[in-house]
Amino acid sequence: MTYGKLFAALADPTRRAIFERLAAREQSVAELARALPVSQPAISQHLKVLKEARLVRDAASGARRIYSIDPDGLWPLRQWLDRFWGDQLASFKVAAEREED
Amino acid sequence: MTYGKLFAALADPTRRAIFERLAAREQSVAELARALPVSQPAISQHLKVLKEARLVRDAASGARRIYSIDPDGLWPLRQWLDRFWGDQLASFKVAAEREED
DNA sequence: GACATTGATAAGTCATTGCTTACAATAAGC
DNA sequence: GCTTATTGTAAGCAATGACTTATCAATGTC
Repeated sequence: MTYGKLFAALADPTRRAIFERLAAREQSVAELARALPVSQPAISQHLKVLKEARLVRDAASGARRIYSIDPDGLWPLRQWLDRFWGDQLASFKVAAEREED
Repeated sequence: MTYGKLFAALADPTRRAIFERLAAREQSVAELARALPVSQPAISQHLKVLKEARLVRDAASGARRIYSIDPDGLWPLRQWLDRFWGDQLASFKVAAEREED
């Protein structure tokens, strides 16, 4: 479920572009909208998805809203990845975490 | 593009379940279909997506088709992840390396 | 050869998604 | 105060996605 939102958030190319821009430096919605070939509402909707996946954060700054990447956002992804990184060693890890879906 | 297929493949919970089962041990389509609460065609369709994302492989074995994890399948995911691991997340890496001493 | 098992594909359905334009609310600058 | 800039949300739409049942080709078994 959490993994689902995480992977789904990163599946969209526009959303990955947003994330990568924010990784370079934090910026406002309008700034992202100017840089990417979609409308401002599309950016807001993408940011909402990224925020629900805990990949980005936002902070008010006057009329603007500054978005930045959540430092801990990629940690679950790395955890998931590490479960399969040890080849055959991953077998028991998989069995151990089969509870959650 | 490639990343899109990769993330999209892992976004679906049924597909992750298939991948995790194959990580534990290779098995046939029918075996997956018996274990998971979806029909056999659904399994085949999911396997097609996973295969196009280079996450699984298949080999003929008589009338059956044995699917297994592609050993290199998760490498692009790790590459993508590592692009953002050195920035704001450097503290984790430092902590992990210090722990290995 | 007859029959069952396996697995891919076709066709259809229903929900979700990514986008648009339109609009409302808030803050800034004159 | 009035206008301009910024942002979120609503509504609508075309495309995609995840499933189903039906079907067919290929293999295994008696």
